[in-house]
Amino acid sequence: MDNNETAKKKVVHFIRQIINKDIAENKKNSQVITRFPPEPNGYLHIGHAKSICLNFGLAEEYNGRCHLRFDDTNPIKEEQEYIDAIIEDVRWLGFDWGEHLYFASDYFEQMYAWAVQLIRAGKAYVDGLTTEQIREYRGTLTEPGVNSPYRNRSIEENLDLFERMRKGDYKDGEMVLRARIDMGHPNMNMRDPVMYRILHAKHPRTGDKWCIYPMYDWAHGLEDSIEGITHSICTLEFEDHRPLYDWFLDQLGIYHPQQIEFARLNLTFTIMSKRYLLKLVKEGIVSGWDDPRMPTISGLRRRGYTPAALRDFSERVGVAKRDSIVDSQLLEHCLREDLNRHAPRVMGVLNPLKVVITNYPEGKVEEFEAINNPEDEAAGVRKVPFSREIYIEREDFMLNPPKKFFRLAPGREVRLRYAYYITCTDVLQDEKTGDILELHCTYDPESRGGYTPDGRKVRSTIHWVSLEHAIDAEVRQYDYLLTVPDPSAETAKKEFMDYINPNSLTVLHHCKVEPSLVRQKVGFKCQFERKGYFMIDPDSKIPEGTLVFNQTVSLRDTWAKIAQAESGKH
RNA sequence: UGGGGUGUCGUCCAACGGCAGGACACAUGACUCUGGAUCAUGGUAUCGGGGUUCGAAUCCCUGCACCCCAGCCA
Repeated sequence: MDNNETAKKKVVHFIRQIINKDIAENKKNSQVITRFPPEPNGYLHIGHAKSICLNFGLAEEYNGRCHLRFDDTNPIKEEQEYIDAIIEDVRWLGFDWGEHLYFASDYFEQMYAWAVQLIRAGKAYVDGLTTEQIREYRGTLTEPGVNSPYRNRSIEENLDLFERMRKGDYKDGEMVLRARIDMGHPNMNMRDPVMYRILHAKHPRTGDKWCIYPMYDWAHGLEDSIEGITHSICTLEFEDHRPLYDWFLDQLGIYHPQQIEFARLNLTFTIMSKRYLLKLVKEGIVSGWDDPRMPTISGLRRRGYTPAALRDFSERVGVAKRDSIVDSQLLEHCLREDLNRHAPRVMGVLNPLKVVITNYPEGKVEEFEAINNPEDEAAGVRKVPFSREIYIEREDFMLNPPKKFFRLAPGREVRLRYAYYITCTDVLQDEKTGDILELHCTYDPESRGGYTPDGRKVRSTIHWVSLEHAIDAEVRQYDYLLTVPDPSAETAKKEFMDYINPNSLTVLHHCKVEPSLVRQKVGFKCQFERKGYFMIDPDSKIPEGTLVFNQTVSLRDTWAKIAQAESGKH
């Protein structure tokens, strides 16, 4: 963490308040031990990043520790690929769990013993009802449930049945172990919840050792207890599971961590549900979990996001209990702030328009010194070659410029960044279409380096790349995944798939970038001056093939706003 | 019409009986060899109705709205 980040005032949100109070009262040994407990059934997204930053951040802040624990209790959905990806993502975000890497599956034996303890205490029983029957017996939100006919089996019978469940005497779904609580409880979770189900499935870590697997409600508190977690932070939907979390721990009489719930992160113009993200991947709407449009950590990483930006964002969105949807522009702001300080500047032309500087000597090449990062003097300078033919951005020229357009136009003079002033003298157009093919300009030799002796001003400075020195590149530009900020707020009864933005990806070929970029590797982040921040994508074929850039985020564009406002007027 | 939660600028988060504040967004201006960055300025909010109090976003009563829960998912 750099100084800038730690210097920011941190809000004492309700979880910090709980911790402060605990410490003041010397509860929990005044310790802070948290955990991030992902289920390895998919890739992590930015919502998880918030949780990671919260849990690891709190531990860091209070000189405690945070465990990375895989909640691998459902072998049907979980895979080693996900375990590996999650480890990579958490590490990339900049967190370290030391030796505290755990797996729920490592506790299966202990959990089994505790289940036996509950059976012995008459607090759990083996039920032979079918899934459908269990659902029917559970009652509804407004009606109490009905006791299972198997609820009053003897302890001995339950012990025997449970052991046989483990041994594999039954098929999937034939038996379950249930807690014996209260079928009439107003909280559905307390109506004799299932503790173990039979799953003859190969587990990524335990293989075929087990055929019974613990349910979340049974397992999670035990995992927390075993690890001595002090503050078990989870999302709001687990709020009404807390009585059950507490019940199991109390019945067992073991160490009792405190579960605390906060609101999950939502972002405008995107989706956070693992189910939907999986759908996008499966249906090929995106190229994979790490598609730069995805809100997954791997997607953001490939897009060019930095861990520092994500950590800053996580702090800034705050921690509270009310449902909310954070403006994606806050995320972008955090990103730009970080990249502005750290990304070296280069010149790259996305939509090239050829310019011939008619009074510049043919064959002559000059090199101009360019500043690598005006925000960071230590970044130094580099040389950029200049010659008679260059490319400029098509957008930087208009045949009939509106009032507030300051860039190049017929007869108008602008500055070429770090080079010369040029004036447009001729426009070559396609006779049929009117398309602008090429510009002829003259330069003022007196303006070398970007200033003139007479001190005259130009309204605009534009970027450029020397034609003969330019490197060809592909640029991928991204837009939001969705066409609406919040699908759940839409009144039309549509599916989220109806709000998928068909234009979320634009691929630009034959972009022209300055030659210094040829030395860079995959993952290199830079700013194309006046355009935005870009990162070299792994799809690049370096050094011999195509260089592929992802547009991480555009620069703030005042002109675009003006132009939009103007066009809106007419 | 059971249970659990939540209502503060457009958005997110503060204020914990004492001047409703910050960030993002938006708008205007200054500056600028990036229409970037930076700086300055501005507008906009306590779900409704009662009550307690010198004083209420905060406490009480009442109503309303929204979210979550009926997986052998987590």
